[in-house]
Amino acid sequence: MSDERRLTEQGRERKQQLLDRAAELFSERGYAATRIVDICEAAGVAKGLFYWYFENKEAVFRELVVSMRLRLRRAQGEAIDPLADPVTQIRQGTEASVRFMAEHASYFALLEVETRDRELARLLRTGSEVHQADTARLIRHAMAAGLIPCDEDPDLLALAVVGTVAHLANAHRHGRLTLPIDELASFAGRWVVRALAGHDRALIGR
Amino acid sequence: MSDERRLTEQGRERKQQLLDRAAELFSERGYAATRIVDICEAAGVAKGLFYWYFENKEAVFRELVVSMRLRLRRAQGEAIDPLADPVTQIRQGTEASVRFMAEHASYFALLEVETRDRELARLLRTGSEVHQADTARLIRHAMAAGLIPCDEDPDLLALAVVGTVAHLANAHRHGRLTLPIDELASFAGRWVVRALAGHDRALIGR
Amino acid sequence: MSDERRLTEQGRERKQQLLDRAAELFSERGYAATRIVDICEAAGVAKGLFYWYFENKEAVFRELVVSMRLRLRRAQGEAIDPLADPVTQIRQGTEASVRFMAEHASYFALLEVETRDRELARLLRTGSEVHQADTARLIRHAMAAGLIPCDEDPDLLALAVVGTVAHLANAHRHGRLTLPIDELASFAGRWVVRALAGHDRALIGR
Amino acid sequence: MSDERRLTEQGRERKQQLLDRAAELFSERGYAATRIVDICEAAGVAKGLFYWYFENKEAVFRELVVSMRLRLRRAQGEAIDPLADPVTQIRQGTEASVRFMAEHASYFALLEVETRDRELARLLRTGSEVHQADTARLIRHAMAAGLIPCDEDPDLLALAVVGTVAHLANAHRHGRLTLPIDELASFAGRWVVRALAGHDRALIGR
DNA sequence: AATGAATGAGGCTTCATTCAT
DNA sequence: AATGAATGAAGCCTCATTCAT
Repeated sequence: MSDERRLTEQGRERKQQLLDRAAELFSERGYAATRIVDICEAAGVAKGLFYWYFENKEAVFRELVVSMRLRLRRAQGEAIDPLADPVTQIRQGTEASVRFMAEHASYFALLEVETRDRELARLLRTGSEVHQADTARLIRHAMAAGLIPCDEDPDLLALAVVGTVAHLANAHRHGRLTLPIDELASFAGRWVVRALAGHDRALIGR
Repeated sequence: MSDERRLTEQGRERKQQLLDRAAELFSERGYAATRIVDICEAAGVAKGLFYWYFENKEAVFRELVVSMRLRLRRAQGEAIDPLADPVTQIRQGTEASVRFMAEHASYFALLEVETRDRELARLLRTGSEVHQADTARLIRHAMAAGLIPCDEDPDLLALAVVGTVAHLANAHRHGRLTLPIDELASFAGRWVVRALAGHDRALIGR
Repeated sequence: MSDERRLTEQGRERKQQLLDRAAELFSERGYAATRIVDICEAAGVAKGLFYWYFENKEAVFRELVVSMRLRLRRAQGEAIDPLADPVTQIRQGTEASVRFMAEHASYFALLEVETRDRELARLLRTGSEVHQADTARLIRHAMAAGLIPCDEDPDLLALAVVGTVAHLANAHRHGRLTLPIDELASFAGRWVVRALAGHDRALIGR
Repeated sequence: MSDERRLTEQGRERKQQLLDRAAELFSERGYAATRIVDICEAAGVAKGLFYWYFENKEAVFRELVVSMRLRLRRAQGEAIDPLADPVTQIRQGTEASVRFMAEHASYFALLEVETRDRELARLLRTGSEVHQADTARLIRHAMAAGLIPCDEDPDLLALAVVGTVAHLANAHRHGRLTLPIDELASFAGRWVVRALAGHDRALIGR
């Protein structure tokens, strides 16, 4: 299909259906093990229709990755209180990330997908890089404000933060954790802040 | 091929070549996107030979997973000083893990690979569960010894530890990090201990 | 669509647009390699509209072949002076054919198109057979009038005439020739007349 | 398949079988209407084997075109007496071409095949250009030797020669001609020589 | 008349696996 | 041990055609 295909209201809905089903199936079975027919059957349409909305299998994937990236960032932005101190903001961002990623597990599972395609790989990486850069910025603020020690590299710290978040959400998705999502999010926040600040009780909140 | 196949010296070498190439390719492209031909071409042998050494595609994968698991555990064991306190042991185990995983990156990437096969998935999960259980045990010792606060769930803490390790090693593998491996390992140790103990400087001496 | 469809003025124009685009595309890429969408896109209409004007893909093709045949014959008829001698008439017909075929190149390329359909193949053949029969008749007249030697089969001669014409026009269409069309037509006339009228034995050595 | 696949004796035979069947089917039904399965079934092998020997459908076609071009040129070369005068050589070349093209009709039908691919189109054109250039050279010799008049463009004459040959062979292939092949070839020789050597003005009408 | 949506048969191609030598 | 050849199931994608609006 051409990029500029004009879609009617119905068309947009149908496309979204396909995207949703694809996200689910990709995350359940993996990219390679999900067939176009599976997606179409799940959406209740004929095989050929897929190609009315997407150029090919990889294109759906690409579209999912992009939209997911945007939504995560928005969720983080909404969770962060602009008036709070940077450490609190990090905690809020961390909690929001864990919550969002666990809730939209089917989307985020896609990130782990394998790919031979360089372009796609780049796209995937970009996502976490943005996340990491956002975090690094907050960490620098916190250092400048004297809230956390300055003896570690902010980028390295940010990498560890992002890593923890991703891993916890992932474990939750795979059912390795029975914990309610809110408790997991709050645990992640505490963990990250402790690791950043050196000692939570003394420095942060009560 | 039968499991009992007695291999000559040359045979064992050839098999190892195939295993090594398979590990590289699987981790670069993923399981599904790696073809038997790719592995054989990389090893410089004809496609038919693959089945002289392995029963099928999945068998190589299984063999890789198992051997990798063993080696990681051995590396951790060797790094841990049996006479040290539990927190120090966690730090040592963490450092060893990061170092080992980064060094054998192509092997460990396999853990992230998707699979539809339940049996295979179980195998993969078992690996990190063992790692996590080892860590949780140490954490419980540390709590019992009063070295770290008892107000978090040891299993949850262990999960976070494992997650950080995996993510950092992974980032190193993808070249997102220019840090020397030793510094990365040592950073991981500090991060984990701070997060566990609340404040590294105060509690855990040097 | 029904054959009886009464078209408005605009309707006839739209249909002609589709026919023209189809002719161009068929001749450029061949029948099989031309998709309905291509034709519609070239005409700037939606795919569905095609079937308002034509029963199916083959129907356009048929319509093109038939109309082209008629027009060629008319062009030849108009170019031939009914009072001239047969050889001159052949020359005139040849010139007119080359000119017409080169000018309507996109139509005539269709004749070379492959097809599996027997009915369609028959239609295509009929066209050149009529052309050939017309020529053969003139050749017989010329023989009867003693203008050209009688030692060759008139049908075979006609076949060669038609072949030359088609090939030259074709070469012109493919841009293999920079010659102005009028010069090409006149060359074709001379060539054909020489070949028909010449005495090979007399002229060329042994 | 890679270009450098090393084939055993058996392999080369099998490949030739596939090429032969492909040539037959392409010429009978056209390129587009011939399926890979058809070729394989005709050769009595499984569908997948096709791709052991050829990269894809178009690759067979390409290989056929190239081999056919070589063989035609060789046939012409063998038919031409190097000691004869140029006009006789042209006649010999013409006869050989008609005979060869009619005999290997299934190969030459491929030349008329449609294609969307520019590279392929170029390949096809090159074939007739070589043929035409060979002929043009002989014509120039004949002019230099005073055997044929110099008042026409040698390239244009060569084009007409090639066109006649192709058209006659083609008509024979399509069964529009019942003439024995030898008579057809000899007719083509006479026709061409007459057209080249004749003086139209002198012989016909005004 | 015109459009965008939908269908589904069918072709091309891939690739794990097996076979013969 | 090792190779090239062979198989066939299965997936991706195309496209003529039809439908609903």
